[in-house]
Amino acid sequence: MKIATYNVNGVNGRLPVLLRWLQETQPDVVCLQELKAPQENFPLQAINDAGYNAIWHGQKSWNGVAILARGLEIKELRQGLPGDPEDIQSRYIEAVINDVVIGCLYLPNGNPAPGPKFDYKLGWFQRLASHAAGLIASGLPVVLTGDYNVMPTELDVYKPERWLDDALFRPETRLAFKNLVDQGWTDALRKLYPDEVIYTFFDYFRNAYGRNAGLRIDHFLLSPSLEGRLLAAGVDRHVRGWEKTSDHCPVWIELGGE
DNA sequence: ATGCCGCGATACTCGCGA
Repeated sequence: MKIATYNVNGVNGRLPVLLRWLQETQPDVVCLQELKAPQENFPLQAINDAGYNAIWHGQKSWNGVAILARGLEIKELRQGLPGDPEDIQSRYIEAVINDVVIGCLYLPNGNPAPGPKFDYKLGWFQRLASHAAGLIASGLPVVLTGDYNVMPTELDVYKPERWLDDALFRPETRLAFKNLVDQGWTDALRKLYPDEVIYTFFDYFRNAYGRNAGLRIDHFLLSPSLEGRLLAAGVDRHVRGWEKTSDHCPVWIELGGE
């Protein structure tokens, strides 16, 4: 089963790019972030025509997450993380597909830091960790994937010294990610490529893609029962070079049978 | 060192992303 994550940065604005990439790579499951579309403006017909079922949690202007599946039933488990009924931002959606729990997340950016946005990021991280602990305890096979807005280590930043005070790289953020992983999760890309420079995001300006000035912020965390099923993983870097493309690259993993 | 770019909202500019 091939599972991908892709922060599309506007599902309608990027629709031609999304459809081209789906046609080219045909993942079984796709987690999307930053739909930037209200619930009623999700391009379901085009997604269906491309061969995918979908569930999504939209929001006007910002955020928004979706899970797509090709010829597989999607059983939705939840929209939003538990723990804060006041939180109205669409950043989490979860489903069972092929007996695997798929959590699709868009963790808050958190800049400027410090400040209320950074506090929101750390609070959201805490709620994610609480929920993730429950998923681990369930013993089910779980994939937690999406845009974490965290560079876990210096290897994941083209110029770490420039990012020390940034909400994506501050010590508090890296510690929150480490604490989450230490529950027993496996960072899939790092497990297969422990020492390689891997980027999933390139800024639009200063020719970041051309200069390979990237960040690794889109991640796959695998529950213990899935670690042994990880066959392959990668980044579809070339998609970042397309016209009208997102600033993120699609990232994917391949899982074998039980 | 810096949203320099790009998008959406309902604009003629701003908030936001990372």
